[in-house]
Amino acid sequence: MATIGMKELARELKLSTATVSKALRDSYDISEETKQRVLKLAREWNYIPNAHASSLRGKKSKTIAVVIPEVADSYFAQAINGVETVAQKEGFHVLVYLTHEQVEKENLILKELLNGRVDGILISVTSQSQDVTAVNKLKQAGIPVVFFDRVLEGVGDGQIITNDFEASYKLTAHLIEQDCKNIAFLLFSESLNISTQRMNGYKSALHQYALSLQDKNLLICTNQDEENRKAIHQLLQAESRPDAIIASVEKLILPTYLACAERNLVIPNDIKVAAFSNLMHASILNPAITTITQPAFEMGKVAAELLLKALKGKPIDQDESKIVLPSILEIRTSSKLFL
Amino acid sequence: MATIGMKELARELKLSTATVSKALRDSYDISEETKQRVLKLAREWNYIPNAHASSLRGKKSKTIAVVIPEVADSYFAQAINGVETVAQKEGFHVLVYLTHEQVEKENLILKELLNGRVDGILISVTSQSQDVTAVNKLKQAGIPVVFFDRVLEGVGDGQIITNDFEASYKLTAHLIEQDCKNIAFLLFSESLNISTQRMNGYKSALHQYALSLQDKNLLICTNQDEENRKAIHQLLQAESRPDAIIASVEKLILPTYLACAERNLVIPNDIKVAAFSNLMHASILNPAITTITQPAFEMGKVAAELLLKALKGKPIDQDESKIVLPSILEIRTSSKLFL
DNA sequence: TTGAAAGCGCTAACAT
DNA sequence: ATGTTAGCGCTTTCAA
Repeated sequence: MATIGMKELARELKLSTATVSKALRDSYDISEETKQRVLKLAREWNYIPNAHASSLRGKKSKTIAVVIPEVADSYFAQAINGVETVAQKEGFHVLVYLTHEQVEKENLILKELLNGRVDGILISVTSQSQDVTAVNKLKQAGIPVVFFDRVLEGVGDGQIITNDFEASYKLTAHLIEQDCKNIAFLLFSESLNISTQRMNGYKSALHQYALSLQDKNLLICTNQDEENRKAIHQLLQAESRPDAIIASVEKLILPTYLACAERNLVIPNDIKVAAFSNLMHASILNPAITTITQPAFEMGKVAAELLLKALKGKPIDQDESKIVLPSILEIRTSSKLFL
Repeated sequence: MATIGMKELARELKLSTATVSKALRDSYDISEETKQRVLKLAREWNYIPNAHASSLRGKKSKTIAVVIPEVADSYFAQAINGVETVAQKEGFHVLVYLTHEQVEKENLILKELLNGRVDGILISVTSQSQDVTAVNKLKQAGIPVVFFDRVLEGVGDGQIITNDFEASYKLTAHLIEQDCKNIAFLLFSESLNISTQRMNGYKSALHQYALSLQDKNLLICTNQDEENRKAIHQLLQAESRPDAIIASVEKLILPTYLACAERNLVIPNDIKVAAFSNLMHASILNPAITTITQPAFEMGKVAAELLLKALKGKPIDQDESKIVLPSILEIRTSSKLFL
């Protein structure tokens, strides 16, 4: 089954492939009549240009990569949706790479992407990423990189983030106003930008309300749900157990709720809980959980738009290269004064 | 900034590009010494082969496409994870395309994929898909297609599904045994394979237990959450309102819970609820929801493995081309006799 | 307005 | 064991 190529079209129409090529790309110096003839046959024969040939020739692949830790998280699922929506509209293809939260994998992936497979990259780094050289090499190779949510500072062509510090401050303040005096903060990694921003917002609120920061209330979690549950369980047994928990990542909601249940602590009566999360089912959890919700879809969309703008060679202004979208504090039962 | 290509390596080593190419692919007829020299320099210079050139030349892109309705659903998020894991291990790249539940988009995407951009395709069709011609064209073009979860019958090179009929039967029987006599069934589309399978399991159980099937208890939902909530609300007002609801898709859990709350119906006392869902947070919903859980990650993994096998030219046996993985019925509070 | 020819970077058949 | 050459399918000068 012979695939239809320009050669076949050209032969049938008694034209050269050059003319066919130009006609298809609507070049100025082809007669209207010829254009029509070419277009007609191409449609009839269902001609589809070979992607690799054009990419090789034109040094453009019409493809972008999205590099993320996982998809099994509402945030990234929604963000991909945003990215894909924009990409599809603009005729771009989307390659998805998962780092599974491992820096080494991330580096391998970024290295391979130097080969021209993609025109640009959207990335949300692993919780361990700090090394900036891979991104710089991409820049040198002329491949723009836009960060979203989990960013690396000082590199790349742009970053789309949320007001993590502020949101975290607001959330912490809210809990304090519900009479919490001993708030625990669960985080993923100390090196991750969003983690520290969120932690700083928390610390800042404590300080503002003249509450002391206790080291034991900062719990650094891992990628293992089971371990986390145990660690939280542990945290809840301490003499002066916390009267509130902030989970700075969606992943930590489940172990938190489970640990509370194990300890027979009723949320929010015995302990209040809140989380950074895009969980669609936040309102029907037991109890409905107070969240900081990020505009995930929008972030994906904006990130893709910025990247595509860069790919079109348009200059990225200073004030465009760092876009901060607001998260929303949604207060629900889990942080209410009483059930 | 000149990219390093084989030409550069060859020049430096005073070899031909052919030799370099062979050395890099570890060909038999290159001396060990030369191989080492080439590999060494390639590493030093960070040589990365141009993906499009090899693809064009070799008619192989080392890329597969995953075509799905959405990612914002636990099932697909987990399935992608499975696919990506296998692909990464085998050095394949993964293009993700979202159909947004629109057949036209699906067809456009499949049509474009005829152009050699990918070697093979994994797909879960939209709720409206029935036309089989696009898939057949791909087959003609030598591009294998493997379906997962939402399949089209009679085409493609394989399908990975779950025992939907059986699972649904079991779930319905379970509800009947909890004394439910008036069970509503919410579905997405009547044409979708999984929908009908699940509906048939439900019908079959009713029949088995000598319960009559009532038309008003079959509610066909749309893609609009708001509309669905209203429709369910409506359903719950009927004279003889159902004493149980089966949501045959995860998406319908939220509107169901919300509608019950609006009607002041306590689950499971006033009405029982169960759903097909991979929700990680099923156990902490209010109340914890009884689910049929599909092995989503595994399905993605197996689907990718089957596709890659086909890509390696290995024959797909008859009994391999249709793989049925078992779903799990997880009984939780939402379907308990009493709270 | 159209066509001839070169070449994107790599690979494989066929010399040498 | 290494090199020469042709060509994957398309685009783009440049010439006709």
